[in-house]
Amino acid sequence: MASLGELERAVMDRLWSAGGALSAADLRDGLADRGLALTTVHTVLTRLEQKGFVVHDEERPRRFTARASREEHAAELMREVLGQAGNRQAALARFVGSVSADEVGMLRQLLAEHAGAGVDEPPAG
Amino acid sequence: MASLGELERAVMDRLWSAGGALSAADLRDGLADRGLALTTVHTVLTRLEQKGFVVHDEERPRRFTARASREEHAAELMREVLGQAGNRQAALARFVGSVSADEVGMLRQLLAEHAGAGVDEPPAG
DNA sequence: CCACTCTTCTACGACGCGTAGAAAAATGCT
DNA sequence: AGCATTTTTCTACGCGTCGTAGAAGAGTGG
Repeated sequence: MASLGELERAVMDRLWSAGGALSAADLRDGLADRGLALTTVHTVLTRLEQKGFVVHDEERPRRFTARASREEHAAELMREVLGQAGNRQAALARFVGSVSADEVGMLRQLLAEHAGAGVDEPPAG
Repeated sequence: MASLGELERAVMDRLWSAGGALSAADLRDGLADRGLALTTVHTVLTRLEQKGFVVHDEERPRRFTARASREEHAAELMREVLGQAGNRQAALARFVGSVSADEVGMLRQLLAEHAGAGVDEPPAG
């Protein structure tokens, strides 16, 4: 997955926070502290769209939306990183062993709720 | 955390697979298909060291080692990504909901084993 | 048709990365 | 010690990406 530059990230943050479609002008105003030209925002949006992080509304063509929520995006990245780890079990072990107790609790709860396929099966070789 | 370029990644892969310290010449030979000059490998190693992914042996100064194992590295990245997600619980939920059944099984087992342990990390290899 | 807005095209400077030559420093052989 | 070989450092170039934006084309309201 392509990664994000500084401004690209800032734009994505705005789009994620907005929770809906935004126009380039909206973005420029939201990022007013940067004093960006409208075309700059457009360029960034176009690049973001090429990279697949943003889609523009079919109905209202001047509106852009994040393709995935901030959390979906994070989950995708986490999966991608895990996929690159040679030994996924070892990587997950390191991960579980290093996140906060808080997050371990969240994981426990999520796994309990997740009960579906192979609930209490030990992982097959 | 800085990200890795194509060759940087290949070098890290070699270092991870080697499981021990390698010299620049070793790396060049291992990557012989690329036909790299020794200095190229050195430059990459130096940049990798600046980024903190590689350390060179104090005793034998021509030997380089990956600072963290492939799996530790993956776990670090996963933590970093999780940290950037606004709502960690939602991000973890997406993650758990999207990994394979295999991996869910691994997580269950790891969390079970993790039960007694506090927030201590396992000793790094 | 005009003024204004939105979009597309093009470009430039900075920086990262792949790449490596030149030179300096270390090592080793005789 | 002196010379050859290896190792390390310094410097640099070309290309792609990213932040940045002007110019121009296209659409819209009056």
